[in-house]
Amino acid sequence: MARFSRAAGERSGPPAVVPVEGDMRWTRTFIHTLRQDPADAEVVSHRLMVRAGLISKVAAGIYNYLPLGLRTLAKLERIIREEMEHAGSSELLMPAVTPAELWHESGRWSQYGPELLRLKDRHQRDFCFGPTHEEVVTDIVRREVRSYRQLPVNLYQIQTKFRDEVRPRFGLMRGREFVMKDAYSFHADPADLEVAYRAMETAYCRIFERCGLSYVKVEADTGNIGGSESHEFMVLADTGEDAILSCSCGYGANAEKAETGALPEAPAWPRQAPESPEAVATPEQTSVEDVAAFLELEPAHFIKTMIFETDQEFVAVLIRGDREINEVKLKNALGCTHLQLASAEKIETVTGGPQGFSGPVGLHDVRVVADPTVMSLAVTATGANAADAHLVGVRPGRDFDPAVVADVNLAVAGDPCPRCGQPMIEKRGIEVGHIFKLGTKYSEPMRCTFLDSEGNEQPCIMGCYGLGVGRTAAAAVEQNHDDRGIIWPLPLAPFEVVLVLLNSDQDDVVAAAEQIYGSLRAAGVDVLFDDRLERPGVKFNDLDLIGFPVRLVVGKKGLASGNVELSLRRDGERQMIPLDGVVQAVTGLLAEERAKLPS
RNA sequence: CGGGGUGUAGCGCAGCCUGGUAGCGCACCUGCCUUGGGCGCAGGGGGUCGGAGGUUCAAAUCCUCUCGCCCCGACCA
Repeated sequence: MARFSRAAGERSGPPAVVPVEGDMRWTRTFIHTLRQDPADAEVVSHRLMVRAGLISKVAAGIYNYLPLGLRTLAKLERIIREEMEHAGSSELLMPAVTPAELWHESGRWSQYGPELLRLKDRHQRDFCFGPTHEEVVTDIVRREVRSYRQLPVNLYQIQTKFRDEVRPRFGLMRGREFVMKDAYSFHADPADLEVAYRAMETAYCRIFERCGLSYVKVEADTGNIGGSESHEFMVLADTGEDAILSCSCGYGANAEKAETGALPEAPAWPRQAPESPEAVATPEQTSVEDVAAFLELEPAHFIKTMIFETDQEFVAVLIRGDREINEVKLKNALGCTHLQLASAEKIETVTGGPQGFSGPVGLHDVRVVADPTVMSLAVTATGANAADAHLVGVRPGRDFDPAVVADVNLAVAGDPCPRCGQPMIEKRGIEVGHIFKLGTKYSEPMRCTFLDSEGNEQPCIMGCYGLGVGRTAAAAVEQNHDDRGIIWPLPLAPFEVVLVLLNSDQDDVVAAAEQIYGSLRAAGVDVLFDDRLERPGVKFNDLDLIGFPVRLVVGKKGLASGNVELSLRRDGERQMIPLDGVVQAVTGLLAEERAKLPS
């Protein structure tokens, strides 16, 4: 059965080439496992995917998808395509190499840093290898759409992207070249975008559920776009690069974005605080903890003052002494694209005092940003902008007046949930999907407009929806493995069933295995026939490493009593099946396993 | 971008400090043997030691440059 062959008319481009069912025996395909761990693999998924012969490295962050690995990708892509089509998106394929002009139009040619791989053609014209395709898709739509009657438009592609990451690592989890599903929608009004956004949200949930992955959907940072809504889909794994804060009430957010409920107030001052700011000597006490201990106060009594440098200015950022600053929130509050801590020299220039003794009182020529936790302090202590001195008795609002009051507080595990106030917990996750309400960020500068029912020209309101294909496969491994190897969830396994021939020198055993292989294929079972002339130990170890969900062993011992052995990779429990019941047992087991997941 | 490390057979590594004709394990080839968890024995093939330059009678080894790869840091006043 042509489970993987493409339906007539179904379009797709590389790397979506779907393997066509041929003779699926090990010796006729290309499967090569490694006995030893690759030297450069740090994380489980990278190590196992290389060892199992799913991928191999070509250059830093650039991989071959070998036949087994490609089968997994193809299965995942098939699920993605089904759900995207179901959600009303149409597949197309845009070029990987795109002209600089489009990127100039959106302004991203200059905004994007070295992550954008730039190329020149023989005429010295600028191009780049697309890291994402907002510009290109907006160009497509603006050429055709004139009227609100032509909206909405919803397009997706599955394509190879390139981002020249500073530090590619973790195999497919953070490669430079990677396969991604990206979708874009265009709408006449926000309500219509909302409909598409929710449809995508549902589609993503279904995709990860159908893959058998344990994931969470969390609120995410919207970056410099502002105001819009954004959600990330995280596959839960201890090795995940992102921290997620979540609450039993259902609230969940990327730590970059997470808010908190009301934080516990700072303890009362242990003694009478001075009426007006009073300088006290704090020789060589630079950290809040040290100064607090030195002055016999709590860190929460302090204002921590950090000097940042943005692409346009210096800012002094105030946070309560027991808290940390969330730089992503700060970036959003400032509306800047670059942000970094100022150097010690620059701090001196800006505040007049050395690093470690900064405070908001008497600062001029810099904007002061204060977190609400600072403004709610009645009386505080902070740096005096002079060496070895702090001020006590500082009253926010009286002794200094911040230009901006904004939430720049970094939420941590144990903080109260913004919705219900219960303490939040922290988990780690791998970001596998990210959906966005873009608004008019691209449609406006690129003049992707339509005429509304009153004849007014308006920019399209856009959404974009990304899903890392390779990363999802890696996340599946990260989440499903043991010390022997991968334990593929059934929907993503390169083959659902592996049929193992032992004693390949004995004609009757070979004949029995061949006969079973034939009837399994006739029954449409997704089976690989391990017909190698290897010792059993070698075979079993390879199969455990690759992680085929269902294993069927044909050997002379079982055959002597007319049986073959059936087991699941997950638990390894073996059951003997009479020869004439093999197909039924396998198809029954597969049906049982499939029933556990949505389809 | 900074700091560190590394590059020797397909893979994993030793040799380098103290220059003197390149080694181990796995894999591979041949034969015998063996076949339900990475067998055994015997024989064999395979490397311009990342590249360029230099020092030297002699360089994998010392020096300089270069390229690739890996790790750490992007750290809180």
